Amino acid sequence: MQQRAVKHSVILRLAVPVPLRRLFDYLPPEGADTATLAPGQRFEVPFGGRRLVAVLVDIVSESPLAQLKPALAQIDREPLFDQRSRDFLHWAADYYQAPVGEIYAAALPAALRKGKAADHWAEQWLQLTVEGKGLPESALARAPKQQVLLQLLLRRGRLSRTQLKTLGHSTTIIRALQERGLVEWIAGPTVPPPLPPAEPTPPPELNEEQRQVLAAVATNRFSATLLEGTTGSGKTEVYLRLMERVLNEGRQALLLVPEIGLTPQTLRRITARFPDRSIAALHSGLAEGERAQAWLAAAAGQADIVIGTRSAILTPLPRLGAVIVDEEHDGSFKQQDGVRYSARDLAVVLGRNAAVPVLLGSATPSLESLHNALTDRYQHLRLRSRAGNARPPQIHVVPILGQQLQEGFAPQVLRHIGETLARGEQALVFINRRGFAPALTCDDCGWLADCPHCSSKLTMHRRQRQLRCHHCDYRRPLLDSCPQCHSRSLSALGGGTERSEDFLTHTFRDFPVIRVDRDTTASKQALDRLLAPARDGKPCLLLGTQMLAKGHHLPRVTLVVIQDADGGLFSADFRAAERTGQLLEQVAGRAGRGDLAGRVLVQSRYPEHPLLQMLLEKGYGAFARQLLRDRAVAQLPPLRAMALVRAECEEPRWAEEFLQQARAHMQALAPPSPELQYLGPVPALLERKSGRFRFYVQITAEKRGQLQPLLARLCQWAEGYKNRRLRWAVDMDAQELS
DNA sequence: AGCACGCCGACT
DNA sequence: GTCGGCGTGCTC
Repeated sequence: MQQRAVKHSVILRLAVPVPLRRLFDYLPPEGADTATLAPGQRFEVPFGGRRLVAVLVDIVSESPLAQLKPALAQIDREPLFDQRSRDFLHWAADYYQAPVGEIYAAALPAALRKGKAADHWAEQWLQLTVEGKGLPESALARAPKQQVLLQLLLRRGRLSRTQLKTLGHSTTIIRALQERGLVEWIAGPTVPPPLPPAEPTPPPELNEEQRQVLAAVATNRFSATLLEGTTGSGKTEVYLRLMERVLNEGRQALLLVPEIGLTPQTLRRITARFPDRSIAALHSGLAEGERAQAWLAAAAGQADIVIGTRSAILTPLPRLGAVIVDEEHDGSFKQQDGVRYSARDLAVVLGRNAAVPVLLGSATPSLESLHNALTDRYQHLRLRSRAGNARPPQIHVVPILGQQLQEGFAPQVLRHIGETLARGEQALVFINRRGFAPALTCDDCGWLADCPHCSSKLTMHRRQRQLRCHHCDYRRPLLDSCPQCHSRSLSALGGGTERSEDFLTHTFRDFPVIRVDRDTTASKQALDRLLAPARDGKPCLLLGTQMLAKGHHLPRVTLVVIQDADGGLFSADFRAAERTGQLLEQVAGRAGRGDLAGRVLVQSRYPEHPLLQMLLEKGYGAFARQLLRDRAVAQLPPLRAMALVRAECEEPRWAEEFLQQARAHMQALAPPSPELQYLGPVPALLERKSGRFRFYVQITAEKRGQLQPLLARLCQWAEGYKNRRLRWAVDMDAQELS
């Protein structure tokens, strides 16, 4: 069909949230004042029979289309995304082969994505005038109510109208202070209400290593730094000092944390350190409105500190001064569906664009970051000494092959737990499997309970009397007889946290057993509450999954037991060993953080396995370097760039056929060579999930620049692919082969 | 993705 | 007679 380009004075080029890799042109809304138009504003647009919220990307005067529809409404007066943020998001869309509209949608909090007005959250703030700030806390002794408010403002900086209302300060009192010229109202987006009041904490003394690290990170230019610091070596203090410097320069600090890392404890520590700064926390636990408030405060440059999980990297930060990624190796920084970006990798890109330092911290760096550090792309700094008198824990392997185990525990391990508790200390047992048992079988006919939608076994949850699939939402009541042969003799195979909890509670009946996993810990607050007795220092036995591995300061834990270290040693996923090593090291780091010596017992069927030996004897650093050598030999990331083209479908042949064609298509553009290699289609590690069969083609390249044009062409082709029941996706720098 | 439009089977 | 199944075309 022939189309003539049309000329208009003003055409809006918009990023519409649809999975199409192009922009859409519209005329300005009826009666709009074109002088107020600016990229970064949201518009409501008619789009194929529905109304969508799109972001203005460009204003042009010509469109390739003959007929344009006018947008329905301009939502924002002021742009939500500044130029740098837009450039960054477009770069990300390009790199991850994602539709621009979907990147903008991922960057926006739900309320704004749906088109809610931004000024909906504008709020009035009460703050002290210069004169007010000069008063001592003892001033206004004759007006006690005014004095209380004055003291509060002296301590907290400013308070919103909502906060003042909650705290019960009447408008009369406020007006009285206002008439004295001590306080004033300012307008601004709302920062979430403060956490339970925190006592300001004075910064601790830095040690020599910490000083060196801080001296090596300049705040006036881009640098990427891997900060490798063992548990308890004071990484957080380095983060806080870097943030302090940035704040003193009048800029914003962005701190990215793993999904389960944003605990009230973490937030409290930061508010206690910066009591007069506005802090915006962005995480999934917030209500829609709260999240929009925090986001707007960040995007307007009003929040000084922004702490968030993965998606916080997409938030515009007009005064950005530094990006810190804590636990940079954590898998939750990579989005696993939709736009499959890595917040850690994007942090480095953002830092470069904004000319600010990026600090990646971990006790167990990812091989990606370690490789960048070893090849001088990143600065490599270390913190070796543990704070205080704490000494590194002693690690022992307990061979369990041929041992008489009790519910998965070797007798000597149980003895050690008993002795630890008897001494009045705490023990931590790590089991990387939740539920009662990972499988249920019939003793007579061998039937196994498996998921009707996935290629996996159902996990038995005895407390809830349920069988559950851990890959989809399938649940069914627990059976008491075999559906195949009706035998009543069913056995739970293997063990998870629930089973161990029963056993350990029974065995150590004089001590509390605290189980921490997704089933006992519905919220972050619940976790905090659950761990409260442990923080009190009373002898107890902690038991749980990886939720226990991260960040909680538990100084009375002197014994850590890792029930099964073998999981990742023989996996088909080439990253499994890396993840196991990180997990073991993190868990082991829980032992002996106070002045008590720690001991770690690692149960294994293969105590001689070279990787396990390397990890336990030489530590994570040597282990990771060995893995890097293995990856070089196997031509795998991070020594090569890798992308997956994924496809899933209820009909497995269709997914395979799509991928075969995809591979042929790419090979026609760029034939296989030592620089560019293809593999597949192969089934994903979890071949069927939620009723769909999953396959992928893997492409590895010597340089990532070789992948980009190839994948761009592939997406063009795939967008025209006719099979509607098939889902496909490009996963650049894929982290999971599952 | 999601919503129209279109063409074939069992229901008030 | 129509309500509704899902194949396919398109979205400025």
